[in-house]
Amino acid sequence: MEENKKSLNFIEQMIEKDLEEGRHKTVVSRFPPEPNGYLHIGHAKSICLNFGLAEKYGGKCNLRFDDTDPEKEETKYVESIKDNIRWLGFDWEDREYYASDYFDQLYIWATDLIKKGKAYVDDLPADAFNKIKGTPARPGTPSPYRERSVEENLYLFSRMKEGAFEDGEKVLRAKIDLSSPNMHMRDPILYRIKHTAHHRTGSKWCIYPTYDMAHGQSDSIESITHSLCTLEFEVHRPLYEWLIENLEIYPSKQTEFARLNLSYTVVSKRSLRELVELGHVNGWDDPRMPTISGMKRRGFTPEAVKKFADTIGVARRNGLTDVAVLEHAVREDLNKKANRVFGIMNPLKVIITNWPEDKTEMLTAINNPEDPAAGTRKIPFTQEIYVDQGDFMENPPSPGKWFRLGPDREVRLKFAYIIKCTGYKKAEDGSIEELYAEYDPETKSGQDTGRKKVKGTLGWVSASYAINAEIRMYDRLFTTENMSAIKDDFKNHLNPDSLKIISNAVVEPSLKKAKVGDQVQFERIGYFRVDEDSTQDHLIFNRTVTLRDNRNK
RNA sequence: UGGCCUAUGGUGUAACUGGCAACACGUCUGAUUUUGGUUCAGAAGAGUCUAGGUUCGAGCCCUAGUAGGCCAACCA
Repeated sequence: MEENKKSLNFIEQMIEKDLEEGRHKTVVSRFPPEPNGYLHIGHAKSICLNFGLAEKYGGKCNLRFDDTDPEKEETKYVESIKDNIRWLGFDWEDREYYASDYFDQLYIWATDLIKKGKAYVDDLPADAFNKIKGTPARPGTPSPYRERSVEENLYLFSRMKEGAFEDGEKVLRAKIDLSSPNMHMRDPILYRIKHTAHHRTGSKWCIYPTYDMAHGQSDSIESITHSLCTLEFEVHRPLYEWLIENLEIYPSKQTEFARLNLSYTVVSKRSLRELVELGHVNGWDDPRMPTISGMKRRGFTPEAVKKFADTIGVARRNGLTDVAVLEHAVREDLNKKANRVFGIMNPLKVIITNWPEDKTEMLTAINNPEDPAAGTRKIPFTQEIYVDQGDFMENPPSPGKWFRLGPDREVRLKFAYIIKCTGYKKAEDGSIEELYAEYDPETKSGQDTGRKKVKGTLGWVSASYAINAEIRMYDRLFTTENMSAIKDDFKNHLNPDSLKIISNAVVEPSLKKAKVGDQVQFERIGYFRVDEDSTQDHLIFNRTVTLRDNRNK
């Protein structure tokens, strides 16, 4: 019997091999954000990877803040990062760690390296060292301070810690190899002086470990079995391993994978920050932002994001993922979950001339054809209703290509009756002002005698019961597919139509009780989410994504 | 320029690690449909960057080349 086992990605293959060969009994991974900004879709990929792997193999995934640069890090980011991970549905239980928790240990390890003659205090200013450091093609030359005695190094390093020196006056360097073709092995900095308060340790320290000094050691302290990071850290791996070896500590293993690139999207903290600060978007949680909070507000669901992460997989080659994959993931999820309702973006009044002026009939509407448990609701039908302006054409093409309204054309009003357009009124500017129609009493939804078949079905809203709503139509933020290939300023590629606000839309009365966060499908239009700006008497919907549209041919 | 990494339909990933390339998205057909949605059935589309080599046999191994990515921050 063949079971179609889903194929494994290269990391899963490595893990299963490690497990089989007894190198590890379980998986301990970690998600290590630096609390200096907000999480985005790229982080989501990493979160799903790290937590997902731990889940799959019955292991654990820690949350560890990589907070070794007090100049950039803040507590507010810590909170938002935790919120985002929780929203995605992952739980780090009590394993919330901080690299700064390990500062004491890290300091001891630094002195251990000094004692082994593997680290030294260097007085050379940054630019001076960089000058003698050489280039990838040309070896560097040693700093004049490279051969200081262990005692002197130990003394100087302790003086650094005590605050005897100014920022930048001295650094602690690993003593490795000035001629290595890997620049990270040319006596990399382990500790630097920063008289800056840290968001967690306050003013306890004025020297801080660098990423290289802190990251692998933190992994080791937490007994991380598989330390996953993005490709650009590949060149750090020899240093990662050098430190573990020379410190003789638990050998966590670093494995790199390709970061996410999304079409029509920019995913870098720097660029996203610029968009916010220059006001191109309304904050980090603007629904157009690829930040987790932005996507949440837009209407993406955790399930969709996880499904997305799952489908794109993980590999070691840099590519460009089509946003269509993300959009497909939300549609798939929302199709099952979102109730259908009627909303008219650009209302066009239709007067049903043979319907009594004061009559209201309550009709039954199905909430979600994909989910019978979602039940039904009642919607009022009256003489005057709204359909969308886009659903009428004065001179429509043949009925085979145009299923909607036109002079003498018939359509079904969903859950109601079939109507025939008997006339229309034009405004002076040529626009269509209102439509006149006649309904066929024998075509009531559910009780249709079946003598009539129409191809088109329209959504509608009773004019007397309609609720006004603001609809925010979001579209991609950029017009260029591959934003990582552009050479000019990325802001030149902004999509001027990434947000179109429709302030005079009408929606069906059942939406009166809509709450922030509710997600619906406006039939034939797309999926929408009630925005946090929404109030009791001013409903605001964000368009998450349009419906798939096959009307090309 | 020195080194490291990568190279499979339009896009993202597979190929039990040598046995004539699969899945998803997208595209196109048709059916169903009281959403031009969903669902269903089907199609087109790569011979695996190039050139050698090893082998009975290579997308998987070797060599060279080409292309792309990464590295010369007291950022992570």
